[in-house]
Amino acid sequence: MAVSKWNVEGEAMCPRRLVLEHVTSRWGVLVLIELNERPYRFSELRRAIGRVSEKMLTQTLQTLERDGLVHRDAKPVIPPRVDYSLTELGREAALLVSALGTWTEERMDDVVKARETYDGART
Amino acid sequence: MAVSKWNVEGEAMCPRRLVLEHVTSRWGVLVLIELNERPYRFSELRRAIGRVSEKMLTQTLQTLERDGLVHRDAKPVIPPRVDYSLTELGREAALLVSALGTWTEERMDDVVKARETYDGART
DNA sequence: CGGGATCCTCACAGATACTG
DNA sequence: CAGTATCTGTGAGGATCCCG
Repeated sequence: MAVSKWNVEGEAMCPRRLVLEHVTSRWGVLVLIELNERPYRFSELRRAIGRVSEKMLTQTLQTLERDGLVHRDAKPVIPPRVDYSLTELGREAALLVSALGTWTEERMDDVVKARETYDGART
Repeated sequence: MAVSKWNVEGEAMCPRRLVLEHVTSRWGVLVLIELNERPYRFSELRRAIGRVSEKMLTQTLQTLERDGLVHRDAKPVIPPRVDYSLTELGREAALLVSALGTWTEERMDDVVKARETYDGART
């Protein structure tokens, strides 16, 4: 289980940090941002994010489902069809995470400039 | 370089994702939250966060400094004294990240409940 | 005290193959 | 199509030593 990048089944970790880490995990962030737009099917989501292995996407979705942020709707048809969407809790988190994503886009050039200054200052 | 949990010097990565990943990186999140309260000295910050190795804290701070989010003020005294604070850019990011932290605290019990339901549902 | 340089290790994450 | 299972490397991250 656990998609978390660290200390997955961390014992001596306050659970608060754990949730925060699931939400801010590499793929967790991107999944929340995408699902904030609209529901997605598995492969569709995979393509939308890009460069995610099936395994990691599955793990991420399971972790977020377990935390009650993502709703999984598996239809018993052939071929299988599974839709993922956000729960109310997930929408709240997604809003905050998306805000971060937006901020990043807006401030990218400032960051790039800062980097050039920083790198330049050390010959 | 790079504190990021993933793909650190990612080549084929859009820089937008890179910044997002620095900000949402394991220790990056916690550093921003702490520095959002007030400036800290290195060891002080280390204690405030808890369970961070010196190495990781150093790396994280360097990455954030390079991105122009953190200001480093090294006083040339003995023993050395280095103060860290947020830049304007950093404050903006910290606000968003802190919001996530606050949300996590507030919604923790819902998450915990969701987990119990999820785990219970699979015997 | 702040942090650079090394070494080591484990678990994250990818690739592949198989199933319903 | 949507997963699960297994196998493996690679690098994040911790520990330790050292130096200004």
